[in-house]
Amino acid sequence: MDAMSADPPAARILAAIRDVPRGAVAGYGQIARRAGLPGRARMVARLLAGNEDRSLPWHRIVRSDGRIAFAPGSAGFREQVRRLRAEGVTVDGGRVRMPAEDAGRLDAALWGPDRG
DNA sequence: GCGGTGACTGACA
DNA sequence: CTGTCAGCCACCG
Repeated sequence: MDAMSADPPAARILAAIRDVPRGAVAGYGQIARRAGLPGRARMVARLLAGNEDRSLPWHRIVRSDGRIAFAPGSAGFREQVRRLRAEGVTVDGGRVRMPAEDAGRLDAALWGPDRG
């Protein structure tokens, strides 16, 4: 067995996460779907939980409703909010504030106007 | 095989 | 708006 090759699913998920541009955010399910793994949102979460890659923009991944996945007040929570704000993302009440127009436009700009 | 747990999601009250 | 519930997938003891 080769030790230099990673699991295709995980690799696709990580790739999808890296594709999220600075100043933007994406949902767990959105990333999973983009990786060709619909319904695997929890798998994305598990990957991020065990991730050690510093270059990975993990802070750009939020829940489907725009809320931070970490518990409010926790270290991870504060860190994520800090990083997002540093990229110009508006975070209010532990939730990412984003105009619906930009949200839809962003999704289309990144991965195509399909889906609806 | 089984029940519990988690950086989840959608539907419903 | 909030809270509850069922469904979901991957991992662990």
